[in-house]
Amino acid sequence: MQAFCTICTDKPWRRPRVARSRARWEVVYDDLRTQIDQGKLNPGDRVPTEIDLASQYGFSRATIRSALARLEQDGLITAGAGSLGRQVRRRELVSWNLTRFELGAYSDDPTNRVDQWESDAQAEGWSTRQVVAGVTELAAPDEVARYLDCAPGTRLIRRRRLRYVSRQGIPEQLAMIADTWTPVDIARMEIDGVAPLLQETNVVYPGGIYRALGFRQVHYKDEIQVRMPTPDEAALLDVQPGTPVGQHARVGIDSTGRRVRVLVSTFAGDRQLLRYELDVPERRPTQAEEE
Amino acid sequence: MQAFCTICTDKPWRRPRVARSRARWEVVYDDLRTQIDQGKLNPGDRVPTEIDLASQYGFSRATIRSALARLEQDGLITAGAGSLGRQVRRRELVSWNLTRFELGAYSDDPTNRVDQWESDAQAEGWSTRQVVAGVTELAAPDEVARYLDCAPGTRLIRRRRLRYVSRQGIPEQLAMIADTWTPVDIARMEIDGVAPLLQETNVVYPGGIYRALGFRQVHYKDEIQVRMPTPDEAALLDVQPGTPVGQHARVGIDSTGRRVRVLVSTFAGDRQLLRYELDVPERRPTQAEEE
DNA sequence: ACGGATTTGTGCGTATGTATA
DNA sequence: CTATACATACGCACAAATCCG
Repeated sequence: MQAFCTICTDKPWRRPRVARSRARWEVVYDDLRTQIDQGKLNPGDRVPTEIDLASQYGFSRATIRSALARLEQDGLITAGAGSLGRQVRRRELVSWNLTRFELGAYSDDPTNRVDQWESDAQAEGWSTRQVVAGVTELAAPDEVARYLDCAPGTRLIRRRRLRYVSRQGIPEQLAMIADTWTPVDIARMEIDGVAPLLQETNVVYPGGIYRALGFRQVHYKDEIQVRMPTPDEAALLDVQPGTPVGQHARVGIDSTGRRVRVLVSTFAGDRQLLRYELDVPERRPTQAEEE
Repeated sequence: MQAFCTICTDKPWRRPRVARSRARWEVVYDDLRTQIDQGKLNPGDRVPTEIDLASQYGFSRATIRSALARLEQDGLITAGAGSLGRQVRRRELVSWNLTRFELGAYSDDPTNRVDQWESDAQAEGWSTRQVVAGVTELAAPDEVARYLDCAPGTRLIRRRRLRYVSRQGIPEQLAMIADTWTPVDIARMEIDGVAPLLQETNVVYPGGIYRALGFRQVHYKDEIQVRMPTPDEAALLDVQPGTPVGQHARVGIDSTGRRVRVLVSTFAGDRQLLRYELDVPERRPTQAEEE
């Protein structure tokens, strides 16, 4: 019943400031963490087994597990039963430049053969593939409603694409879930008798689908959040529990000010990184727009 | 000795595909997660105690703790000994617009009274405060060296600022760690006999410190990553274990192409969000720059 | 300022199931 | 199939943090 902080409700548990022997699990945690940070344990290396560590430190297996659980939560190691064991995690990031409009008009739908995300990933040596994983009419979740400035629950079309990367014989990995949300009336618009936004396959139009439908997106509002994945996302992205995800939302606004669509991209923090490149205006460009 | 995936070394543990009774902890986890998702448990609400849940489900306390640990890891609840107990977590995000250069030239150092971050936070009703928490000469970590395109280990000056937010009687929270890394020769440059970048206090120059030193940053390269905090960051930001952080790096490049500085901002995912607003060029603006 | 009540944190032991090589 | 190593689950005890009287 008392007033808690509205940013974070917690006062997290913290070790007392007075000098006190560290918790046992923390000794193990610190030791392993140091070995990883200092490169004595490298990505891909096996971490000693729980039993080894237990006998080595003289602690119980449960205590060792606490330390390992924390390392896993920190994204430093992975776990797998059997002979997989625990390993020091790799972190290889595919980057995505969100301000490179040069290569043909930017669009979320492939205009050339590849879109901007694929182009960036390929430039770093990744093979890419993307598939449309469903076009569905759904009630707008609160967040999407906020992006499109409509009432929560409004019917929208969600077009989900899954973006995979792979490299030299390495099994393909899902790098990103890309959901495009569009108002129903726009999604139903047709060109030559077909509604491209409702196609279950990867539709390609020169200049992008929205442009072909008559919308020129002149302004983008991007928003980036950091959070833990929902169970659905964790399953789709196939990430370990404890891997954070980034969420990038791009709202496209046309010349009349209408919010034409929002592209919500969710990606695992250990696989993807975002880039922006900005030219700084000389002075104050127009002094205009201040919301 | 076998080839593991180079993106993520793991094959995460997964429940067998065959229909099998869920793990006990998972039953509890799903129940509580559903209650939170459906709003039966709201942010700030107390979660039933471990003992209550144990007797309610007829499971051991350790099993209940596994479920609660997972919820905590997912960022959904917080924990604290004693009468704090566990609560459903709040998530209130301060937003930061990284493309609003209009209000006076953008700079990481306050040019007017407030910089862009403070201006954004204040527009949302937060009170802000920032302090310089140290100016130190350090060897460039690998990542910073990459940003500044110098050799790892190069001596650099790190100027650390801590950015706090608070609201109506709510205790102040650290929202962001903002580290500006500058080559030593630039950091030592003086104006009227003093080197502003070495000042331990919040120095204010109209147009920004770098501009006053003669550098006009004409181009920014931004990079955004998502990861788990280091123990240091977790302690500084005072976040629960399991809270992800975002890392925003902005490299400032002057008209000669020199990388003048990099501002590395680390923030807790449950407190901060990033925004960009972009105008889409009509065609292909110059066709130039392609790295 | 102190002490008690509550609730989570740490730690031990043991046992069995299950995925992987 | 077997060995390995992690996952799940139980029980118990005590320490530590917070709040309130």
